[in-house]
Amino acid sequence: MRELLFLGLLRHQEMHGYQLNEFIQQDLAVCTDIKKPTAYYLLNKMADKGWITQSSEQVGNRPPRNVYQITEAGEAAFQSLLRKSLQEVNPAYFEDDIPLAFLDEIDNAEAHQLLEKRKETLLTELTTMQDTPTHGGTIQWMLEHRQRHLEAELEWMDEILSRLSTPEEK
Amino acid sequence: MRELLFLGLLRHQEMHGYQLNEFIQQDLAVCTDIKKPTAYYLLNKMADKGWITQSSEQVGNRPPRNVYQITEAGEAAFQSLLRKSLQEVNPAYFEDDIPLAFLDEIDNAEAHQLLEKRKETLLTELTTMQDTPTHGGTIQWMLEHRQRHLEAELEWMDEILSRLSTPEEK
DNA sequence: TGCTAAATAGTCAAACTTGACTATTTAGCA
DNA sequence: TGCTAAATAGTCAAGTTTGACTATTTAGCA
Repeated sequence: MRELLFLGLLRHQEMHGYQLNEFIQQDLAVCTDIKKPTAYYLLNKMADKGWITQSSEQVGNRPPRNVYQITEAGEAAFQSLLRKSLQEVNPAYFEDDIPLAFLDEIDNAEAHQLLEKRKETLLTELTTMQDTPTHGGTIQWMLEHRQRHLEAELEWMDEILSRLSTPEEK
Repeated sequence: MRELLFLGLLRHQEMHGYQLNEFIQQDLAVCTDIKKPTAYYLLNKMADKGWITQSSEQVGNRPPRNVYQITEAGEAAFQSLLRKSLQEVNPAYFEDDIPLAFLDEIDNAEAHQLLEKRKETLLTELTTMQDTPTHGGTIQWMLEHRQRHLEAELEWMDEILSRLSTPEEK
């Protein structure tokens, strides 16, 4: 999936490593969280597979940097991966649910307090997102998706909190 | 977070490796996806930290197996991890959004077809979940959360599909 | 001009994860 | 009883990910 992302970006325009990393951290933070060394690792792997080529480029008297460019094989891989991934579902795992399973080990007041904190974080995130200017293009879809998800999470938090207040029948 | 899970389970009752793995794969598949070797790796790490103890147990003439038991240090870690994780938010990443960014590379009819397939998978999952008998206890909360999430995803798919049909204004 | 902070461009060792494999025991049934 | 399939209980090497580190260039300003 990350390979599809790289191919898609390089397809649009060739880039060097740092540039790719910037873009992923700044604009794609909502959908993935690829760290720098992982990105270089993946780029190397794709180069080995022949999907992209690396070439050294020198600008001014800056140290040379690697520029990555998609190949024909890479374009074919892109087309295939795109179709494959569009029809698939990768379930998202909600690790935040794990601690909920042990909620009965904590007294009600404290649990409330802790979860209120969690809720506040979610709320802040949502507000920040709503205040962020519209990003336009396809990235907008990702942001909108994330926003919907955050709204659903907040409702879920409220439901949990109210169940905590009103202990359910046994 | 996975360590919290293990501690919470072992706290309830000591278990051997296989048993833990069974439980995680069968009952906790909705919230995590720890593979067998990862589980053993984590158990070893926790033993090194002194959170749990390993002891060999023989039943009948089966080969001996490792039984894991939580220690006092483990109990302390559990209490601390539980509080920490209850108030935190770990954002879920929606990798499925990545291919959506390249939807304009595919013609509308094919895109529709591919995404319908994705939607169908989601729908099947939701139906299966609704047909599954109530699991009771705290695990029920995870299932309910996942169900809500799936419903939100289906709405999102419908939104995307309708936008594809009615290309937006530029 | 000299100095520091930030941006640029990566690398490396260590930690983590997993597919594939091993090996024994028990259950089912021909 | 003998044979096979499934359950039990892990291990290992190979692949993946990351925190921390290196090293140079440019920008800002005292």
